[in-house]
Amino acid sequence: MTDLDISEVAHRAGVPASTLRFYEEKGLIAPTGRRGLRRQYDPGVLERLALIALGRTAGFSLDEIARMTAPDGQPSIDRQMLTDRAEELDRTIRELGVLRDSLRHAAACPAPSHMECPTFRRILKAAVSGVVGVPRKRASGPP
Amino acid sequence: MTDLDISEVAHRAGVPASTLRFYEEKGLIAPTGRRGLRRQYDPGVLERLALIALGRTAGFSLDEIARMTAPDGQPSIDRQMLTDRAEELDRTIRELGVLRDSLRHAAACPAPSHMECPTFRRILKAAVSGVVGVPRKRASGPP
DNA sequence: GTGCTACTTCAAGTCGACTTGAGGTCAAGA
DNA sequence: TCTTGACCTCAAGTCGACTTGAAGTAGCAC
Repeated sequence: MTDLDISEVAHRAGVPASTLRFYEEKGLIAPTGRRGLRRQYDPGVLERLALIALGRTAGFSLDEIARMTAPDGQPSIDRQMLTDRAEELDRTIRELGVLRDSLRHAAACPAPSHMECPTFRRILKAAVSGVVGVPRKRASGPP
Repeated sequence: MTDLDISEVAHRAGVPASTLRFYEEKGLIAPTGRRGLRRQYDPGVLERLALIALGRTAGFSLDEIARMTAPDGQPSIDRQMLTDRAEELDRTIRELGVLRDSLRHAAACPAPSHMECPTFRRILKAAVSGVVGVPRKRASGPP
């Protein structure tokens, strides 16, 4: 068998082993067995972890991902849900685009205070009447 | 004076009063005074709240926002930080774009299981070797 | 056979951003 | 004047996604 040790999976997937155990508890992944105490995984788990990461990036919760992917591991995703989420993503993307440009402007803006810059205030005005869903960022800095 | 009652601010900004109190505790906003016990706010607080919302959307934490905006309320944002964040946003935007397209594809894909669709697997493969920062979505559905 | 070390379990802790609950106060309307 | 109800404070709770810590165990090198 070409099963992978948990540490191997952790390394390749770029997540700590504790996360794999956590995902297992949540029913998201499962080891094929144990070597002694140690979990062994089918290499396919990497794909599954990628799917989970993808789902998380798309804004799905772990529970949603668990629900979307059948018990046997085949994604049986509700197509309407996907379409809805794509729409949402599209909105988010547009918002973030405006935001990125705003940040760039703010960084380059010569006004002593951003509040005195008409462009910044305009952006703010647009934001005040538009932003509803606020995406969060995962901590990505050093531990 | 044309100061606004906390309920008025909450209503206009679309946030519960508890959030305003919480933001005050964090040093993000401040009432101009009280009418009896009730907080009164300068209308400018709405702009400030918009700035906070904007910052949150951009992925800044409340603490970062508090640090970025001077005690007197003038944003004195570190320009390098802004540029960095704009870069980050740009990456996120591109990722989300791929993701949106993937979701649309998955929704339309005729394959019985997404895992059997070459396109889906290709996307997954791209995701497995690229995704690092995972943006979170604020719960936006019904309570 | 003996260590070392990386794994194991399980409970509890953390983090950010709020929300909720209990008990209190006060401005305004009947 | 009295009631009402929206505000007040402060502590504690919640939620999602993990992480951490203590105590135990087994595969591998020697």
